[in-house]
Amino acid sequence: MAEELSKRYDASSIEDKWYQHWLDKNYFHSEPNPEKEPYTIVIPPPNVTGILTLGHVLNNTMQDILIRWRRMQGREACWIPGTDHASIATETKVVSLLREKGLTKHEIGRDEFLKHAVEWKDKYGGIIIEQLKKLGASCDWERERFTMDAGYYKAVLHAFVELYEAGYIYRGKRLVNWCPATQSAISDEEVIYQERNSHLWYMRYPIKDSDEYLVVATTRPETMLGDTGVAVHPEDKRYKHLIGKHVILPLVGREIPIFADEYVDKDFGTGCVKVTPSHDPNDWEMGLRHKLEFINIFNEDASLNNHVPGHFIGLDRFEAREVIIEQLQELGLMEKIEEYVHKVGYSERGNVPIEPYASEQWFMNMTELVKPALAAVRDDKIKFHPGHWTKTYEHWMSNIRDWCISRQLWWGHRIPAYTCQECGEMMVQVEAPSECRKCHSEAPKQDEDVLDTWASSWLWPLAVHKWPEEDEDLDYYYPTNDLVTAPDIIFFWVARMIMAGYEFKGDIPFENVYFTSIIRDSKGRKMSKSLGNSPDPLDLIKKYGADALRYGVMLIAPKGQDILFTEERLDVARNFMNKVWNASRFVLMNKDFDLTAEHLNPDKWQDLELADHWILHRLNVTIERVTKLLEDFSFDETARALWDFIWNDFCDWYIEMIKIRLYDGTAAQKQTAMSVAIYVLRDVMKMLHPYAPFISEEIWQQVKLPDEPDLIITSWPKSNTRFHAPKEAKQTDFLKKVITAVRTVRSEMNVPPSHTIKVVGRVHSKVQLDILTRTQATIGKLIRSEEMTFGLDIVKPEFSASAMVEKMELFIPLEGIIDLEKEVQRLEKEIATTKGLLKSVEAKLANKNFVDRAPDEVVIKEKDKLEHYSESLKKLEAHLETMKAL
RNA sequence: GGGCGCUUAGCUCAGCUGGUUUAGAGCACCUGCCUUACAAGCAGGGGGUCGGGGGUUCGAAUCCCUCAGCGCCCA
Repeated sequence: MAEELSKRYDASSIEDKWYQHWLDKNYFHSEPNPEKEPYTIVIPPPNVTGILTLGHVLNNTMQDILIRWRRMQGREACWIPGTDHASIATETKVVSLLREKGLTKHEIGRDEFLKHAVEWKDKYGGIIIEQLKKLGASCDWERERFTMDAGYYKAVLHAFVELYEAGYIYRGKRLVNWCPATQSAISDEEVIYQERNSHLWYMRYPIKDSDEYLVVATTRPETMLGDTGVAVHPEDKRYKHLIGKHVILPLVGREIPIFADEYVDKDFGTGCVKVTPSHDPNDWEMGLRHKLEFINIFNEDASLNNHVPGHFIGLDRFEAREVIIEQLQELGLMEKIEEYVHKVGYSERGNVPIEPYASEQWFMNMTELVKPALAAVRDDKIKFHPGHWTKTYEHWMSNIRDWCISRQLWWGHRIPAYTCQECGEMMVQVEAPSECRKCHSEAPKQDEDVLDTWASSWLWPLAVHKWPEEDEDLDYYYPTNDLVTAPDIIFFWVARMIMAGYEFKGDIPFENVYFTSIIRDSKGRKMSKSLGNSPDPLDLIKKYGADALRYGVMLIAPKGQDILFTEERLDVARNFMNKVWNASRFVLMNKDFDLTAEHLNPDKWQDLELADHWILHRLNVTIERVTKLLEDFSFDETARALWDFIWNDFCDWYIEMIKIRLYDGTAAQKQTAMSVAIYVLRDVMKMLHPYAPFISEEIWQQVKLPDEPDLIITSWPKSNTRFHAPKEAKQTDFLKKVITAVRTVRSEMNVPPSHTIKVVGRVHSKVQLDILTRTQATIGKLIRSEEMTFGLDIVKPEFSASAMVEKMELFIPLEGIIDLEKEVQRLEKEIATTKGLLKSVEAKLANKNFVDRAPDEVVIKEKDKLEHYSESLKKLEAHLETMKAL
């Protein structure tokens, strides 16, 4: 069987096999189990028609790591997957498909449109779910949810009704962020401010009954058609005399008042501000304060409506801008035009500048909802990782404004508000009323709008169960434990889920929130389709394997910082998987017995050697460290800890150190070494499993006992006190230093690898002598020496290179091949280094303040160093003398 | 304008509560090896004084202040 393993690890040959096996065994599925403590994660639901991105890879690998790890720890682990309906994104897509067929949504009507949308969703929906499976995600697929499933839909309406009845949801005419492309209102959070090179136009408004004019500066000349006032600061001496007078609005001829308002910034532009109450949030406020006229000049697509002079009607807002500039110039009313850089709000989805637009919308008053949610994070009931996100959260929550939750779209949860066509009575209720409760006329009409998608996904941790119904699952799994999500949706989603959790269930929705890195390209740019800098994770899986992709992304994801991703950065992960594979292959190739519980019982191990004690000690340390790091959400450090142990400790040292026993040892020696190696390898596979589930399961099957379960449900390893061996660990460190020192000499003296050498060592203590004597065979193998002599009173052989390790002097007789010149140089370099070290220690100890004030142990340490370096220096200088004498 | 974060080897990053030697790892680089697990490998090596300045301290990459640069978020 062992011979069947290939030299190179081929991920593609095993990944699908194991995923299917786990599915067949139903390992991912969870049911409430009072015997076990639940551990729950809800997936941040991706857009139902979306495809997997590297961001999803990052995010979902972390969730899978947590889930697999907790499952192995014996928790009832449940990872609930699903997708959201992405109202505006999906609707935009469907509208453009219809356009290709020459149709508009209004032509075909709401019902027909929804059919198309469902068709689209059915066609592309679920692709991302299949992709997650390729990644190895161990979600409970039986619990998959969609935000427009019947039950979920009802939950959303229920929440709406509850908040309406509590007085938090109201309908009103407000200035909202209007997206002319999708022709819908959007929330403040969906407005993206982008810097733009533009101009500041200085326009002259003639003062009534005067030859004078005043000058207003604006970034949006086209809105002047809706101006109903001009404001100045009340303290501005330049304009005080004009307050109460009127100007004649150019091109329109409207007479509008000049008034004073504190809002005006005296130092901006001319200090005079044109006021367009219907098309600017600040002007809206001023309009209310000063009872100005509100004139809406735009249609819903941001073309000019019939509230403007005839020749402007129908022009697009940007066409109108050009025309107005031109006409003002012709009339001599354009004072000047300055270059100006400012930020323009764009609609996230429509990707056009938003238009502040007065319209009738539904809003949610957040004042009360915020309170418990803010306190929960402040009081650490919910912990953010990394912690600095807490400040961002608090700042936003403390300055929160009412949330515009209605969208002029059809794909989504239709607002459950019904207005009687007869008497105007409005009913807000989950089930459609059959008659007006007041006048009993038939079929009140339902509101046309749907809800913001986030007003459905904020219920996610609750509504994935049967909420608002009493539900066993909800009782068991809620509150959930950890949430892993990208930081850019902290406001959209995380904050609102916390509010919903308290409002509807009176409790936190989760205990921990881990905010991931954002993945960028090597130049630091965000991944985007238009830049083409976003690799397809499925291609990466094909090329590197899912394990390498998972592990690699974890390895390069620094806590709290963005990732600069290039494909080459996955090479190291693939190499690591190959290393794991080959280490396992080595062990399996040398295993010449059928594994039994006996072999894995430390009580039965005979004649453990130093290396065995050392690797078991290191295993202990690694188990504790990895467990601790996972508890801290330190995904990258965990990956590194696994790397260090597997590659450095286990492969580079332990395997090399046991080869002598495997190849030349007695049957008993061989069995001990193999038993320890397999023991360690098994725990390694357990620890590796959350990161690299496929390869670890594959190898586990070769090293598990026949009656043991699959790796995915086996127990997480625990450190074992009987393996605690700091003394042996230290001795092994000494041994490793000796070996490295000799290898360095070999290399620097150009001794060919095939050439065996003699080694003579003048030890510094009997302990050293004992260690070296006991491990002589191992050392010999690792440094290619067949003749070693160690003793307290060794005489340095002539023509030998030398090295020092912990006050021990190593001599390597190289008569005939030694390069005396080179050896002298080597020694001089080492002497220089040692002198440097000595000097800094001497300086410290010469400082009276240091000796007096530093803790005793620190001073003692420095004194030890002093002694150590002086002695080394003396010996090195002696060696140098003998070399020079030759 | 406010907030948050970053600046350590050519590159990407560790270095948590200040005290293991003259700061670590991977990649890249140099030298030598196809040594019966692995050339996606093995052994060895060179390379940074921790963005600038100031301070606290016996002692700072590590704490404080300040300046500069970069990035993100909010207005």
